[in-house]
Amino acid sequence: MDCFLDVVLPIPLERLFTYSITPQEADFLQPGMRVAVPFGKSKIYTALVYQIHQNAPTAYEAKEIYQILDETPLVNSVQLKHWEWIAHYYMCTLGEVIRSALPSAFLLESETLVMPNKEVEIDEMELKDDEFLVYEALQHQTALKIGEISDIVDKKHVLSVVNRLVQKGVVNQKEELYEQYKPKLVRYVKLSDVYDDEEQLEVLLNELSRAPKQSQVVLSLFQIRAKNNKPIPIDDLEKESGASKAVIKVLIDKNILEEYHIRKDRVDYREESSASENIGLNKHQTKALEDIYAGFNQKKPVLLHGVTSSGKTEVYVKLIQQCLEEGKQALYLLPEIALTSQLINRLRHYFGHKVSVYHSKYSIHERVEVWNNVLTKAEKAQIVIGARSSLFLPFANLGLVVVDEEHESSFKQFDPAPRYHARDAAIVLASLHKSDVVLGSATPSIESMDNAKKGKYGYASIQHRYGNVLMPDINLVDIKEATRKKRMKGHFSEILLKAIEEALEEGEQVILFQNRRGFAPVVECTTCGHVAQCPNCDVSLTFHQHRNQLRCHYCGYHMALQQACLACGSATLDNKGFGTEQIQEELNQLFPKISVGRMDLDTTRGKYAYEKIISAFENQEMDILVGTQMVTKGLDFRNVSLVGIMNADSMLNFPDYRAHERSFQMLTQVAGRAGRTQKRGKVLIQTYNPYHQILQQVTTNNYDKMFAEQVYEREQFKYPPVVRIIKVTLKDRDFNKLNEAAQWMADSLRNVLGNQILGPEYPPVARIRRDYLKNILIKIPKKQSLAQTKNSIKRIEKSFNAISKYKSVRLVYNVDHI
DNA sequence: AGCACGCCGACT
DNA sequence: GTCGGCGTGCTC
Repeated sequence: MDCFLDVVLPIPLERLFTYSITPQEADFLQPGMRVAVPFGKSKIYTALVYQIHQNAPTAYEAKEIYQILDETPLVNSVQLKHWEWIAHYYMCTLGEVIRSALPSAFLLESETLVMPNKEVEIDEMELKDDEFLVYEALQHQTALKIGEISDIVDKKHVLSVVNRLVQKGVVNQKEELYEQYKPKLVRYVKLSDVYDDEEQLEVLLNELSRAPKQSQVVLSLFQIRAKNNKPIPIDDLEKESGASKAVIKVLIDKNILEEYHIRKDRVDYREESSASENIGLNKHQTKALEDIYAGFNQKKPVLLHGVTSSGKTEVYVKLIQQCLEEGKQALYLLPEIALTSQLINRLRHYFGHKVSVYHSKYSIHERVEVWNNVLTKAEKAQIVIGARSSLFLPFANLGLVVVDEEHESSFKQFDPAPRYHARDAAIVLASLHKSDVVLGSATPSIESMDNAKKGKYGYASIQHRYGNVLMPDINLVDIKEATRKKRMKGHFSEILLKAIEEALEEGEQVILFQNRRGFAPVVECTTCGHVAQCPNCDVSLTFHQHRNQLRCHYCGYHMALQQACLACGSATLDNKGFGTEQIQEELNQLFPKISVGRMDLDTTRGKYAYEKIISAFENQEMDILVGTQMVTKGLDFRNVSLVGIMNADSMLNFPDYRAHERSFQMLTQVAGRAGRTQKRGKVLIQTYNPYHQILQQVTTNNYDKMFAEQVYEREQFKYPPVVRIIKVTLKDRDFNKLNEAAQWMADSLRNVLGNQILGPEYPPVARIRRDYLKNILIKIPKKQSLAQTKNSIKRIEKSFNAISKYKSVRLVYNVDHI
């Protein structure tokens, strides 16, 4: 009987692809396994098995698969269901979901190798320059990758050269599939079995008596072995004996020592947990816990609204303990920036090695290991703490999902597809697993609070800080007045400077918050006003001091800082705007003796850069920390008594319906960093507009008022949570074509959906990577069927694609756009 | 998405 | 005259 296999490829194509397989393969294969399949002219891709059947395709001849890559499924059926929901809800393909769900190490792609053809006599005179370069390189190497050839001939497109070489019979081509994941091996040593025999051992020791260093190594080995009879890593032996690597190598070469390898987990943590320890909750926390369970009993997600440092983490720990006791897995989701070692260590304190961490700063190898541990339900993956992508792990029996800092907009993936919201996708995942969900925040999103108020979510709150620490004392500083009276020192008001001085005198630390958005430092010519622009995008280049470069935040284009203006040649360039770098600089001048640290995207690039800054600040190696958003998240510094916000207005004036909600959240969160011990913390917010209602609500810590006002505004202007929003972005290299296409699209949408369509309009940055952009906003009332609306949109897309002149225009959907 | 095929400008 | 630019269509 003929058997066939439908697979999903990790590419943005809606369809499944059908391959032919043998009955034996059909018997072996299961949905969720990976297969390598030929696709297109030459490539081999990794695909995911979707279903096995006997219906031969009629329109084409199915190809055979190339290889089966798994012995057991890598992806379970709940995951597949969840991923299909994501693809459907967020209007992308299942392939795109798979691409971002699976660690890239699982998605092998073939690479073309070019090898010399030894059997043919080559007349070197027949070859052109670039052909000769490749030919020559191949005399010394067995094979070259396409990328390497590209380097050799210094060209991007290398195909024609390779094709000519193939034609002349100089080279052959081959497709090679690479396994990217290699287990990490640790080198161990033991004494050769020969010396189990006492006599032989004595002979050996005698022999070695003339080689004191070698003899010392052997003795050290005995010492270590006597202490505990475990395998001995070479590194340990080296340290213990004080001998060099060379000495040990000699012993191995002489077969006295034997080297062997053990596979080691990269993600490893050994320390006894204190999970049995009964953590005490105060009465507020206990009440919250009861309310959470009440919500769980009604099968609802529960919103936990607890002010900053109210001890939400302990409540989560209680919930996780309960979940583990039922033998289920727990997932703790955090926004990327809040995933600090501070929090991880706290969880490990309670749960020890049962905690795994999963996020993008981890290497592909580490991700594979966490994936496999979750898949095999290993003990060390009982609890996963991670960023949004940990939703995709192969949980088999998930009992609890915690979404901490629920309000964070970075839970929504922006680019590439799938543009999913991790909080919402987590709720769906939990319902598939019939598990509990708790959403936690000190400043819940308007959406979640709205759901709680409407009874869709359960609700629990903690309005007191842990240990009866007082809420910080928040004051506004009017810098409009100060600027007018010329009483500002750079970006600092006298009040803020005085407060900094006082804090430093007391030996306390200070955090200064500078929102980067809208305040990128640009270099302007003071003679002609020219500002360097990105050649690919519609933005000014921003100045980066540490590399002395001008950079584009959108496409990464960069150039060295020019000495003279590119437009008029004048050498009077001035650094405008103010970012964290400039604040740091000013502080260095105002307080020469004080150590000032900086935390922003630039200073936290490396894997541990973030941790380094945090621990340096924790250990009080720095007195002042200047930072962006990052300083607001999940950090707990005991010695910080003052938090300064350099300028609150850039946030408030951001042209977006969420600007006010965001400002409230951000300011409340930063303020929460102040005074986490008995002394009451102080917060100073510099602003040009101290009477702004949001600032008033921040200073009085009045979330309810903020919520009520925002809901009212959104009802007036029809924004979420009153409606759902789908943003359609059109992109094209051709400005006129884009405008025409966008207008066509908007008109068609209006025809079907009436006046819920806004636009087309240019986004704030109207050109990115040489593409012009235009947005159309679709507002869908809550009572209207989302699925039907999406169908209408899809139908319009079909007609759109049928218009040949719009072929090159790309469409991007962003459902629940934030 | 990649990639091949096919048609027009600027240069070895 | 070729090289290589990117518009168009296809992938089981």
